[in-house]
Amino acid sequence: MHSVKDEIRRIGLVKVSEPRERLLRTATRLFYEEGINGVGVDRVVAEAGVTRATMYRHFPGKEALVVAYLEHEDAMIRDLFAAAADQAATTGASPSDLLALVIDGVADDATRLHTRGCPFINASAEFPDADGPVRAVVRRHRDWFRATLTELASAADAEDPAATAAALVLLRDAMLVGSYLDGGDVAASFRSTARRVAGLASLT
Amino acid sequence: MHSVKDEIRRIGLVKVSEPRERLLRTATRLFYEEGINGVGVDRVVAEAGVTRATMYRHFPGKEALVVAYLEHEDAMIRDLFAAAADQAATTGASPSDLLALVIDGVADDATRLHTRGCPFINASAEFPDADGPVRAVVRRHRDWFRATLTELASAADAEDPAATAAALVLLRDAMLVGSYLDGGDVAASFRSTARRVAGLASLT
DNA sequence: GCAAAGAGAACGAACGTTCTCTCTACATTC
DNA sequence: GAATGTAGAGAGAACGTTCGTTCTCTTTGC
Repeated sequence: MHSVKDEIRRIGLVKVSEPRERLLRTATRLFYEEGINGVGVDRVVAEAGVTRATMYRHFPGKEALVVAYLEHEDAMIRDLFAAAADQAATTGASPSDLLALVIDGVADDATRLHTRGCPFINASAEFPDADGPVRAVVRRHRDWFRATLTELASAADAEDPAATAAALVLLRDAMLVGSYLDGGDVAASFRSTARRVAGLASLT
Repeated sequence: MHSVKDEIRRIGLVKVSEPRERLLRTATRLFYEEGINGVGVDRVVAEAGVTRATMYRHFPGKEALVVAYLEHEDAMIRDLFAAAADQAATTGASPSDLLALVIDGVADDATRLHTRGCPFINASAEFPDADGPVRAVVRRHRDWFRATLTELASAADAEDPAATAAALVLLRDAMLVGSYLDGGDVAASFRSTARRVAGLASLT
């Protein structure tokens, strides 16, 4: 006998989301848009269409859900970098072109997806314990981000790869914060400034 | 008959703080260091040595206390600017010198007092309602900050005062975030970069 | 048959807020 | 100068709500 889910799957309309998926997606949306401490577990499970028991079956507690949320954000940015690298590889782009691609991707991400600041900066405002698991994810993310940019800058023959990466991290932080609190098209000035500090042609 | 407070006052050891003062000072410390939503009213009144009733006599509610906290932060930065202006006036410093003084003051403030990020950025992470009173304070502060820097840059004969001010705001945001999350001496690079974008001599 | 999910009650704790009661400080009045 | 009135602060109980978490029970899917 076929279930409703089977039927949906068979028709191929939509893939039925597993509870964990829905939980993570809902938590990502709510935590980012309304702050972590401002959103209770009840809200998350209700909007995810899941019961509390199911949530605690997948996550030991709320903090684990927060960590999963941040790791999901981290994975998305890594995907962005990977996509840029793929595109550069297939089109035979130079390391400088790849750096430009990454800069464009980051700017695009900020204007389309992350209009309420940086998830990691925001989470750090709510989690003062520097030794806690949440801040550990933030640290890992930022370390990876900086290290990756250093590699890219190095491959693109930047004069001082570490300094270039530091400047790009700085610019991205400021762009995310600025576009959230001040509005306006900060992404455009980010792109031009980032290209300049990266030693790229500032055409566009 | 003399009370304990009278005695303390008479001896002149310490000036007894008014409850409102203690509340605001305690709230400022706790909200900044542990996040706003993470600190309950009980914590604030307990550490301020004040009863709940007294708090609600001075503030309509917690949100009013948050607003007062941010306005206090705002006032401190304005004082910093005023002090720099006074110093410049008494020493007959040029507008460029004043701009340099302000940059130094901001850098010094970030290294000594604000090592846990920007109070306004952090508060905005916890208060998603852009139309609420908290975000209104943030907006006022940032508008004033930008406008004042524009004036200073204009007086210092910067090429593009508005762009210079925007760059300085950006740099300050990034310094505060960076020193909190990444550690290290971000203030030094802030000073040199800020002086450069402000068109000042970059000799330390 | 068994693991996973739904449904919902229940827990103690903490939240923001309001209340009553007492005491002290200080200005007004006799 | 002593008595009195009043506003402000201390002490603490209590409100209803929400928090994060755990529980039992039933239903579903493979």
